[in-house]
Amino acid sequence: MPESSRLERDFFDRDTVLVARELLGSRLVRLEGGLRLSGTIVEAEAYRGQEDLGSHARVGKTARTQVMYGPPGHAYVYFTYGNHWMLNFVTERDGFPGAVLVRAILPHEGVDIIASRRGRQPRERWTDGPGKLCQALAITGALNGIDICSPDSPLFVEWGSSIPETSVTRGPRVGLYSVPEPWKSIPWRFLAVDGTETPGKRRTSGAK
DNA sequence: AGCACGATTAACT
DNA sequence: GTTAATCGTGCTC
Repeated sequence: MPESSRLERDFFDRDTVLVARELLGSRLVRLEGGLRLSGTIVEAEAYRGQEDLGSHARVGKTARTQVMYGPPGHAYVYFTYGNHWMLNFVTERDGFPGAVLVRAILPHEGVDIIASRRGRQPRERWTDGPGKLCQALAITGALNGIDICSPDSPLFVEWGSSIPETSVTRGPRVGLYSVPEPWKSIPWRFLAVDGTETPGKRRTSGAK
């Protein structure tokens, strides 16, 4: 067994919704200039199959979506709204388009560097959104398609504490305004609620 | 070539 | 709660 408990390809080579749920509590690690930046994943969403009209894969295999169709355990990083990078992990067998969007982490290692990039905001808002965490960890399109199960990957996931069902909230995915049902409301968003916080934090469209 | 829109964020009323 | 910013992608002409 390796010293660190990195998630292997088998972890990602499963049903996308299950992977999204089980990623909660694991640790996202970004190696940057020999430094470790990391945080615990506390929010994730599943995008599964071409029939999922909320997924980029609804348009089929294109230059943009081809990574989703590739083998599991790779990073799918895309640019949106003219400003923001989004980090996903590719899931399921080669040829089937699946990915989990990492929506929020709790900062753990490299807090000073994260602060230098996000410090204009209060700490609790450093990495509580998919674009924010990419800015904090310097995740850009340069990492699109990389194999996060490769030993020399600058981005990977380590196993963390498992989150009990009683601490997990499920709900509709965020930001799918003009997506038809049932995809708009299907509960493929998973959120780990911190027991020290009051459950029920809200966002525009979700059950946060 | 042009258009509408987006798996968002930060700032503002 | 509302809205501007900002540009890649996919689609239509």
